Amino acid sequence: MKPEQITTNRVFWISVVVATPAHSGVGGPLTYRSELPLAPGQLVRVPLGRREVLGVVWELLPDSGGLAPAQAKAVLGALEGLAPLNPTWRKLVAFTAGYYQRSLGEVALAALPPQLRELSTVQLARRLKRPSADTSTSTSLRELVELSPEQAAALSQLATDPRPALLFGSTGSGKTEVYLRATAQVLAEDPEAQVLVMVPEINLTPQLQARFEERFKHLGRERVVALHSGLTPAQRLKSWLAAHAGVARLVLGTRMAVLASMPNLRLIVVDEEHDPSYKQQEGARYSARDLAVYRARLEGLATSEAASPKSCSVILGSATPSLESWQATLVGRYQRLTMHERIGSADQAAGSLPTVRLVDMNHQPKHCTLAPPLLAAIAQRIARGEQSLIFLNRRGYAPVLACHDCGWKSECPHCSAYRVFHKIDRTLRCHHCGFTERVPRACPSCGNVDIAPVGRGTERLEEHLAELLQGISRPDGSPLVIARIDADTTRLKGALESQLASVHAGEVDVLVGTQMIAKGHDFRHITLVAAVNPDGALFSSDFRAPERLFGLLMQATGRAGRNAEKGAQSEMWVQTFHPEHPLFGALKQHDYPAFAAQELADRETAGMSPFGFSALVRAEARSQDLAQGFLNAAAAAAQAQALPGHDMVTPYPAVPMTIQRVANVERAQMLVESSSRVALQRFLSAWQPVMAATRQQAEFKPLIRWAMDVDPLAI
DNA sequence: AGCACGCCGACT
DNA sequence: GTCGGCGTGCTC
Repeated sequence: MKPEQITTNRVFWISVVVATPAHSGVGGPLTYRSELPLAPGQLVRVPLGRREVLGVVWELLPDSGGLAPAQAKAVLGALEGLAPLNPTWRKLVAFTAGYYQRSLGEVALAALPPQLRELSTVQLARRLKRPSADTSTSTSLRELVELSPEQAAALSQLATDPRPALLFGSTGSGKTEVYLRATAQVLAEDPEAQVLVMVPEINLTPQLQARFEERFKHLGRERVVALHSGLTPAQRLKSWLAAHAGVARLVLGTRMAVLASMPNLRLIVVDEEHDPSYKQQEGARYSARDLAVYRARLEGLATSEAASPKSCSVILGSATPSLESWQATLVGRYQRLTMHERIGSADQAAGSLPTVRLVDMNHQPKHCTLAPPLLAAIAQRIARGEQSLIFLNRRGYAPVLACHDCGWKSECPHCSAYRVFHKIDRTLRCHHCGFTERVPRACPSCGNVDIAPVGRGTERLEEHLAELLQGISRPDGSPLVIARIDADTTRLKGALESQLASVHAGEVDVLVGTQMIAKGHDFRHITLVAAVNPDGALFSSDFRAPERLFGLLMQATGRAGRNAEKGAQSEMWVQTFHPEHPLFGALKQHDYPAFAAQELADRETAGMSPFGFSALVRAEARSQDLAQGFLNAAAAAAQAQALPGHDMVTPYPAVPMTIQRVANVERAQMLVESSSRVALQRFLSAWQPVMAATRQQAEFKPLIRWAMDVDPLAI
């Protein structure tokens, strides 16, 4: 019997969200017809143009709305066996789409595992049927280490104060143990409860996952899942399904996990909450940290109507919090839980932080990369059999290759940027569009064979160090080993792990690298950390650069001397032309609050976050004039129409982006500021259709795309 | 975003 | 003569 023979004539109207971007003209939900009653939150396959796509049922409609009934197409089918996404999830998606100015469908579909889009109903049914959760509960709870007084205090505070918590504690102060205990508490109280733990980088998930798995293995292996972009599509689907079904009690993930479906979410932990990678940098540019705070509130509200009211807590952890979170604790919006101590050793020396040494580069030989005193200190460590770690935030050999005769420079033909000289494979690589060429033998412009690298990247620093340290040997007389870790040496899967392992094993004396080695890795034998050239961040146009530098340097000091006996002699060296800068003063004292106070005062004067709010509108076109012209025209239209909130919002003229051209596309941006988050929000929402209308004007037809970035990381 | 339609340059 | 470049328009 064919399905249509058993269906009634009854027709249901529903709105469905599909993955169409906000700038496409069909940003909102689309109206479909269904023969079967469907529930909001259900996943459905629907026809869209000539394609068949996955959508989420958003609302049940009384009729076809404004749409002529004949224009509505019929839903092709629902993904059976999958519980509808709950109202809280849908509210979270709606908020995210509204706040970050994207379409509902873009946010909703991006939050689902990609494989769900390809799976047929039959395949899905098979996945769902698969035997889940070995419920083997090994009851052997391991003896737990005793908590420090600060940890105990933090936990009891967490249990009583419902506000979002900022767990402020340096590397080694035992934040992770607090996360673990808080998680255990929540899971023990409610047999259904789920916990979400987020970390900034995929690199950091395996370590944390191991620790959480070990602690919660009594729940059964399937109860702890990971959710990040490093998983295979099948693993990601599996984890997502486990979270959605409530089988997974603990989800560990990167920023994408904040939008995972977790019907019984009771605690969210955001580790290293200041980390910029919580801000998504393409598609819907949301801040996973901010959404975590919002989601926790939403989860609490959603269940307060239920018989037994439940709440969801949120813990943000950092040694150098974002100024936004810090300010929130100052005004009492968040509670602050402080942990000063370095734990893990009874030894007094272990508690002391490394000495910070500033090298005034004004008093060093001209153009030297490494100041002689620093070099001597490194040599001394090698002789003592200790390790050193040298930071330089620039990979490659030299940032630019130049001809001294005619002034030719290694510009990228497709971007307004220089291509970086990579000596190892003798290539010029554009770090923006990836365009790569062999290094020319002679200057392509004048034929001069004398073309030379200018400036220094990690690759060249490594080479330079090898020359400078020639003749220095280890205590046992064996030759020293210099290693480098950056995006180029860790491209292969597993490369980072094996390189880190050799550092841990003591095979390496000097480690050169970019900031990727500052994060999360605990190097016990390193007693010297040096930042070679951090000055760029002091006077950057990027207003968050000082904050990031301070965080990076603090984190780096945390790398040094976690070994008990060496702690007292550990040193952090900073080479700078501005040793009097207050940032370094605070760093010397390891005093984040002092740094924050001074930085917040600056921000307040300038009306910047967290005292003011901003958004960037970006446009891309074949010509810079067109991109800027579009933005300026759209701003003029907004002003002319007196959009809601316009009187409290300041749009600035469009300017080229810092990297003006990437892969032959010209990019422009416009800054929009307001002292009121609400006014900015209302203005942007109203502006969206005005932008779409501006785009329809004949002169702006060739525009490629435009998009908004709310609460941008950098301007 | 996809995807198709449509109109102009160098190739089997 | 076609293959294919991407400009333009549409998706309930």
